[in-house]
Amino acid sequence: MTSLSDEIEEFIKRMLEETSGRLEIRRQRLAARFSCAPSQINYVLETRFTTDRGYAVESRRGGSGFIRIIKFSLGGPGRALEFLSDRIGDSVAQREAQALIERLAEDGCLSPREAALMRAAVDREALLVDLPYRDRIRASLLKRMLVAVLSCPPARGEQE
Amino acid sequence: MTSLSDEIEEFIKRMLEETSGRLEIRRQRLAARFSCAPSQINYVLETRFTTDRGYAVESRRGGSGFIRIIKFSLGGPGRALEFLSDRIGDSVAQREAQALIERLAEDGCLSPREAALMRAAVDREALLVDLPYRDRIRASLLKRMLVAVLSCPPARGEQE
DNA sequence: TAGGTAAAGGTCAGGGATGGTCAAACCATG
DNA sequence: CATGGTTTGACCATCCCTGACCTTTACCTA
Repeated sequence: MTSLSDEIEEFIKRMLEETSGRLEIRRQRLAARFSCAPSQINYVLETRFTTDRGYAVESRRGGSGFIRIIKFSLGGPGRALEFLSDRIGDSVAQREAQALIERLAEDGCLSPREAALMRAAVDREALLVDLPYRDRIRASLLKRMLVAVLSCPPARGEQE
Repeated sequence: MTSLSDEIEEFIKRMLEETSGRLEIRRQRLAARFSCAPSQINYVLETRFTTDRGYAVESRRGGSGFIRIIKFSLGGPGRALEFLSDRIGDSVAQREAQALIERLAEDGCLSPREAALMRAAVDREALLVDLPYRDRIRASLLKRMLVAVLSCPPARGEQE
């Protein structure tokens, strides 16, 4: 069930944790380690280490080239709210919504239960209506839920 | 008479018991095992593994795709969930929803943040559509959020 | 300094492998 | 024989992975 891309993603994330969010790799070396085409690495980076998910990827070609991966933190609930309200427009696809929720959870702005709750709410099955209205309702819900939860003090012993 | 769908249902449920409520399958493999069309599997999932019955189904397409089936324990805090999913019909007014959330919060089944989150979600302003659809969406949201949150273990130092 | 070369990484289209959807056919039951 | 749950097949959407070809950079050599 777990694809090569998933494995590479996990590998990179583990490395990132050990290096406190900043990492430089050689594309070819990594590809060799997983016995795959070098472009596979790009695929993984493009699909899993996107800006939405809080990563920045830079690179340099040529001799002594590299790929640098940086994980950004949202910097606490206050900033998160500010950041997110800019990003969410009048319409949001399920994928985007889930990426945002995932990121907030990883950053400790949401408890696992809060994240589960929000994931359930933005699921297309829950919204019952067709596009394009569904995406509008999702955007509305997401914004309101975020404001509600992020401006409410976390329970003791939770997020920080 | 037991239909093929019934057999597949039984099979999946047995598997779920052996794997403590979480299971990943290949649609094609399962279809092959029962010598039926792959879409038969979807039919079984749609008709028998619904949210109302306490199941969640996720999936991924493409290479190394899968279908994941999760069984929620309906015997959460005070067996509230079992009671509630019966009690919430296809349509719920904002007033009822809020009363329900309030009640759960007072009973300690929901943290203040979780309650705030849910209140925001069932607010008529958030749902954007007119009656009677609004009340339907609210019912759907409410049930799904409750299943999600109540079958997720509470954080330490929270609810009890 | 100019030019060449080797050594990175980037792009993109395409093929294969899954699962999803939907309408029509099928069939058991009252 | 009407109804509603089953079952199927045709067609669609998504995801993974690769290989051929392109661009950029460092460094060496004349």
